[in-house]
Amino acid sequence: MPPPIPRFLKLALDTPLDIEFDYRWQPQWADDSPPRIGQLAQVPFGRRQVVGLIVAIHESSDHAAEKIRDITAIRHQLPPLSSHWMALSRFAADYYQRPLGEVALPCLPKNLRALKSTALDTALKKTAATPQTANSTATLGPELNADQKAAVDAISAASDYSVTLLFGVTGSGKTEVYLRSAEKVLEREKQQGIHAQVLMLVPEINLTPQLENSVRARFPGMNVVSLHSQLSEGERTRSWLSAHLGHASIVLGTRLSVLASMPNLKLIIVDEEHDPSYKQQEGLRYSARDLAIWRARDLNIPIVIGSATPSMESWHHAESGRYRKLVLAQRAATQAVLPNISLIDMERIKATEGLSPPLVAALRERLARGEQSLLFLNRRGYAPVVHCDACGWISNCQRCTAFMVLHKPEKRLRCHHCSLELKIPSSCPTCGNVDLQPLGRGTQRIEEHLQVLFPEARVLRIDADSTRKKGSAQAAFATVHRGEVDILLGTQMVAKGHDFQRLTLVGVINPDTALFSHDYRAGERLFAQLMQVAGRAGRAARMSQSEVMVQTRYAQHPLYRALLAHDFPGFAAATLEERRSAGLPPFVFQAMLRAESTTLTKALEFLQQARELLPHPGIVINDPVPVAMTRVANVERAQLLLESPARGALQSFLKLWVQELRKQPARLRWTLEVDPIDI
DNA sequence: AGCACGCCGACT
DNA sequence: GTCGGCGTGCTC
Repeated sequence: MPPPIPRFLKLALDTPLDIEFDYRWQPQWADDSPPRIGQLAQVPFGRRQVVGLIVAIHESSDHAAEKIRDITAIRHQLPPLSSHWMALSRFAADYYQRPLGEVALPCLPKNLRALKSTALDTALKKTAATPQTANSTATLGPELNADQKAAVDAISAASDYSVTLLFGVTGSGKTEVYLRSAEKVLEREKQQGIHAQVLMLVPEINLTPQLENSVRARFPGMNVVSLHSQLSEGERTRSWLSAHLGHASIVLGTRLSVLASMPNLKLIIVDEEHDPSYKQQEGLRYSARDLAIWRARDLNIPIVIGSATPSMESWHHAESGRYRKLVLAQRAATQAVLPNISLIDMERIKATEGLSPPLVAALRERLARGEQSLLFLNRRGYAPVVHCDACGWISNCQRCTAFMVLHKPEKRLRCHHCSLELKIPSSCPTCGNVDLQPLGRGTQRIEEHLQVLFPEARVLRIDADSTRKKGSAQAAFATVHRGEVDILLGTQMVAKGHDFQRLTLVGVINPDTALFSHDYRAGERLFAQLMQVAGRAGRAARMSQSEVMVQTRYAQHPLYRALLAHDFPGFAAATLEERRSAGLPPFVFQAMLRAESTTLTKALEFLQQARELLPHPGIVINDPVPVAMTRVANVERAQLLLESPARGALQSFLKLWVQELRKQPARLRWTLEVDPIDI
């Protein structure tokens, strides 16, 4: 008998080191199964044991033999991750300039990475006990209109790669197109004897249970699982395994589910593709939409991205023919019509406590008719600043470049950027003046005024403050749905997802600040938000014509003109033209290096040195600048913007640059973001 | 990132 | 005399 040949395995481990580690494997017994790429293995690492991912298997190693340690165990009970999944995590790691191990391992449920595999084994047993359901047909959904039918046919016609941008106003029945397309694809694959899988991404956690229920109702008996950050570890493990083992037919989830392992994935759907929550804003700063498109291309399967207000990137690709654009022009409920949008010119009309007479009159009409109204103000608290008229003192946060916000019911000043909280001072801290003034208006102040204006009305405020307790947001929305609320008032929390059947008036209180933001995407976001909140009105067929009233001092602004006409294409064309002439995305590619330090000087100096580290032909590296909100929780922040017309050139430079930056002594915290969305 | 080792101040 | 501060250094 020849001695057994030891094998050398390369493992990706969850460390910030951009290295793959070599380990030795030899069978202990003759019947030991050999390791395979994509399996998880437990290994000694320094003083501890960790679980890593096998990324390569070799007969030899370049590393000194005496330094190489033996594998502790291989998780044979778990089928290996597919080469597609490995390629996906490799791509994400390369593109976003992070080590593979930091991408591939943290996205697996903790139970898979645990040293004890008992939880994994239990979950595997449970998952195996509820396998896929073989033949379940969908229940009949609502009848489709012509646009919807055409969209479903186009999406499900071919099984190879294509990107479809489904452009349809709120209420045009995009969800029904997704469900019908999923059904058709699953059915078609079943004819081939394949138990196919569909991945459906949605932006927000609080929408997932609602959507999950309606999907389950449409596909009874079918294995539908959801994946989002609110799941318990046990639930997450079971859902993930169900997807990984190919049992789940439909995986419904937030951005993190774009990294789910799905061996029989045949269709990807990204709902509200423009939504900023698809962009992870810490750790691996990925765009779930972009990774979803990469995945579809790698698997050669179709992907549908849908929105009433697509991102400029997607719209640009649709206009240039790279993506196919399908339009849903009608609202799905046949009698439901688009709400009538009007502007209230606040330059001419005087408001009392933030509410203009026409808006107040419209509220009064709704109250008289027993219909609901929604007021949208994206500013929580009572007043954003407190001010002393006598000496000019203003409620600055001591730790941030921000004001402390007055929260009247709680009798506190709060900084919305750090955890700092103070009692409301009874007099001015500098001059002793007892008459401190709240400046500006937040939701609490509007709520107070509404109660004075309409003492008989049932007013409900929904914002991050009123829904702090777990489940309270759900409960609040339920009271609205039961018709126990006359006027609903809230921040962006109320703009998404909910169909309020009795709602016929939407009032937008102060949207103008976004028009003058330093962030060039603020206009795009405002348009999307206004369309979304406008879409809350008139969802029900039986109601009268519903109205959206927008209070603005800039009634002639092109953004509002486009909004009045429900003209997203016009808005997008103008925005893209501006972007093109200003040299902004999607016409250039960007990356942002950010530095944090105790002093701004140190952060700026670090960035200046980083800028001069390497030659960078074809790439513009701008001057280091403080970020808009320079100080947060006593940390000073600065940033350095890189731009290039060529994505490939930027990518190659970033790779070398990050390698150099990692070699520098770690004097401060820095992060690199590729395709940043907050400038 | 962990988790060590390694030299200087306040405590049983 | 020890406990413990967080500064550098390593992890196949």
